[in-house]
Amino acid sequence: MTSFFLTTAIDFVNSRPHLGTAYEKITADVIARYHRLKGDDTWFLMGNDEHSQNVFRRAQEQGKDPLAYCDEMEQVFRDVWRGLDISFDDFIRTTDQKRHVPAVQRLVQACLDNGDVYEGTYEGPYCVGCEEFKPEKDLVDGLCPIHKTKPEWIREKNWFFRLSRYQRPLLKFYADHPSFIEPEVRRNEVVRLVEDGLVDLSISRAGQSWGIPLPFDPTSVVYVWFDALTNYASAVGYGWDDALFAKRWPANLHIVGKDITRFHCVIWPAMLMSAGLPLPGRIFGHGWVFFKGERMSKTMGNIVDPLDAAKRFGPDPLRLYLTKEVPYGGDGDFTWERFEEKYNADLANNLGNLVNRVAAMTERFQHGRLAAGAGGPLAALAAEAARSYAGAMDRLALHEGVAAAYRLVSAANEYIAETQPWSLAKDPAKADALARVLYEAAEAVRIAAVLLLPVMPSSAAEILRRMGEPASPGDLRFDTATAWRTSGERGILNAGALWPRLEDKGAITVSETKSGDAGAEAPALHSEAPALHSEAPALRTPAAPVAPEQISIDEFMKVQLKVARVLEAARVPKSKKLVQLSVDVGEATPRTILAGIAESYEPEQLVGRTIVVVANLKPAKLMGIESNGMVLAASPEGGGALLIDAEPGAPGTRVR
RNA sequence: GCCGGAGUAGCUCAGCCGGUUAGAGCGAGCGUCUCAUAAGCGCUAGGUCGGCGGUUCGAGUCCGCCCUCCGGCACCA
Repeated sequence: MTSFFLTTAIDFVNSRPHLGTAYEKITADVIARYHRLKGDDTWFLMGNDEHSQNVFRRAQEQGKDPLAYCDEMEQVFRDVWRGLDISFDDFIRTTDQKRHVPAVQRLVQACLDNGDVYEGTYEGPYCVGCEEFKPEKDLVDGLCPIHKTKPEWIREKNWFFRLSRYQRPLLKFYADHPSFIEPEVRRNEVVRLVEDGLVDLSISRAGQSWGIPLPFDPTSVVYVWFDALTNYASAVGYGWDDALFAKRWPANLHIVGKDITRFHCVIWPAMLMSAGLPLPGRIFGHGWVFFKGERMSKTMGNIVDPLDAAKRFGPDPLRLYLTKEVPYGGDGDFTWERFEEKYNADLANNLGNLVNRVAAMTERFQHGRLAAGAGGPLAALAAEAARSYAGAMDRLALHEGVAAAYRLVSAANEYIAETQPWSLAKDPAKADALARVLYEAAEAVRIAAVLLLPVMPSSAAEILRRMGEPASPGDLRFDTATAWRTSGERGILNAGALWPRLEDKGAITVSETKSGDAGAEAPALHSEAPALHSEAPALRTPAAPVAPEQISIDEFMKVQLKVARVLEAARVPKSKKLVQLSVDVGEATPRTILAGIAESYEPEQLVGRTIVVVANLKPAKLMGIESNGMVLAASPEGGGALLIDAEPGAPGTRVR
C-alpha cells in the first residue's frame, strides 16, 4: 500500500484562525481525502506553534499561564477545523512534552554531533535604557547618545546552525528533484536565494523560559524555526518512537504559505541533511486568498471568519469555492457576492438540481428503483472525467480536478435535456429507453459524487446515499468507485433540496469584521522569521528582550518629536521607496532625512509641508546616504505611507 | 535597480513543440422544454490576444524593445 504523509504549517495561537489560514487547511484536507480515496495509507498532520514570544506575551496580557492559554487556543483551533470538516489524523503542539520536546532536543543534538551547531557569542556595549546593544560608532564619548549613560559590556551566548555549509548540497538537491519545490515561481525564488549565499542561523535565545531548552545548554531555548519545523518529524516519532518514525518519515508533501516556502525549502532540508535524515518529497507554496482584492488583516478590519461562511449550509460550499475558484498555487479572492453567485450556479442550479431531477423522475416514473446496465455516452464521459480528475489531483491542480468533476455534472444535465425522460414516460413503448436513460444519469451523478468526495465530504456522501450507493463513503476506492456499474439494481432516494437557491443578494452575507481577537494575518511558521540571507552577519543580532506592552511617560519622552518643514525633496536614485528630504527642524542647518514614502508621494507634494520628525534617532546610512532622523507616517497594511501633517508651526517645536 | 511571473471576451481563467472562422466557466441578453431548487437546455459576447518592430508562407503561440501589474531581493531608521 502506498503511504502518503502530508502536513500543513503549524499556526501561531495568538488569534483565532481566519479564512486565509482555513484555506490552507481546506486544500490540504482535499488532498488528504483524495489520497485516502485512492486507498493510500494517508497521514495528515496539523498543529499549533506555541513557543513564540507573541504567544507568551498574549497570555501575559490576559493574565494567564502560557500553557493554559495555549490549551484554550488549541480548543479554539480544533473547533474551527471541525467546523470545516478538516480530517487531520494528528495534531501536534510544540509544547508537547512527550513528543515534540524530545524530538527537537534530539535533532539539535544530532546537528551538534555532526559539527553543524556551534556556539557564538555576541559581545558589546549594551545600554540598559535602550535594552539593546549599541554599535561602537553610535556611542558619543563612550556614552549612549540617548541616555547619556555608560553602556554595560555584555557577552551573550548564542548557538548557531551552520546553514552556510549546505548551499551546495541544497542546490544539488533542487537540481536532482525538480518537483521538490512547487509551484515553479517559488522554486525560482528559492534557488536564487540559495545561490546568493546562506548565512548561519541563530537557533537559540538565552535567558528565556518559554521554549525548549537546548540539551547541551539548558540556559538557552531553541529559537523559532528550528523548533517549529521539527514538528513534522516530532509528530511521527522522531526522538520518541523510532519504529513509527521509520514508518511515516519522510513526509510526501508539506503544504505551506508562499511566504514561508523558503524556510521549508532551505532551513528544513539543511537540518535534515545535517541529522542524516531523508528529505520530504515535495513542498508546495500556496497563494493567498484575498478579501475583495485586499490582503486580510486585523488592522484593515476585513477578516473573514471561515465559520461564518460555513454557518448556513455547512463547510462544503466554502470548500468548493476555495478549491474550484482559486487556481491552486496562485492567489485568489473571496467576496460574499461571488460566493453566493457560485453557490447558486454550481450547487443549487447545477449539481443540486441535477440530483433532484434524477431522483424525482426515478421516483415518479420508476417507483424509485433502477436496474444497472451498460453505459451510453455518459459512461465514456465519466471515464474521461475520472482520468483527468486523477491526473489533475496528482499534480495538485485541485481546481482542474474539480472542473473535471463538473464536466460530468454538466454533461448529465445536457443528457437529460436531450433524452427527455418525461417524454419517454408518456409512451409505454419506450419504457426500456426510459429506464436506461435514468440509470445512465443516476450513475453519472454517482460517479461525479465520488470525484467530489474529497472536496465536499458530507454533501457528496449524501448524494451517494440518494443515488443508492450501498457502500459507505469511507469504504469506496477510487478505481472501483469511479467505474461504471453494469449490474445490480438500486434504490434512488428523492429527498429535499441539498442547496436551496439563494434568491436575495446578500442572503448569506454576514458581518465582515469581527471585533475582539479576530485573526492576525500570518499563518504560523512565520513572522518572527529570522533573515535567511542578509548582508549582516547573523552574529550581529543579539537576543531581543521582550518588548513591554506599555511604556512609561519617561520612556516616551526619550523620543524627541519635532515640528519640521520640508525644504527640499527628491527621489533617491535607484530606490523604489526612498525620498531624500532636506528639513528645517529649527537648527542652524537643515537636516537630511530619508523616508520610505516614495510610493505614496511625489517629491513635489512634499516641499513646504509641515510634518513631524523624530529628531534624536541615531543616524543611519541608506543607499549610501546618511539619514538624520525619521518622519512620522502611518503605514497601513499592504504598503503605502501616510504622512502625519502638523499645523504649520515653528520648526523645531517639540511635539509631545 | 536586479531577479522571477503575468498582461487573452464584463469577471475568473485555458490556450502544448507557431498553422483553418482565438476557447471554457460565471454574469448579461434572447429563445425553448417542463423531470427539477423560475433550476435545465440552446443561441448570442463580434474580444487591437498590453504596445511597437522583427523572424516566417503563416504568431496570443518564437526574437528584440517598450508599457503596466504582481511577487522576491536591495533599500523601507
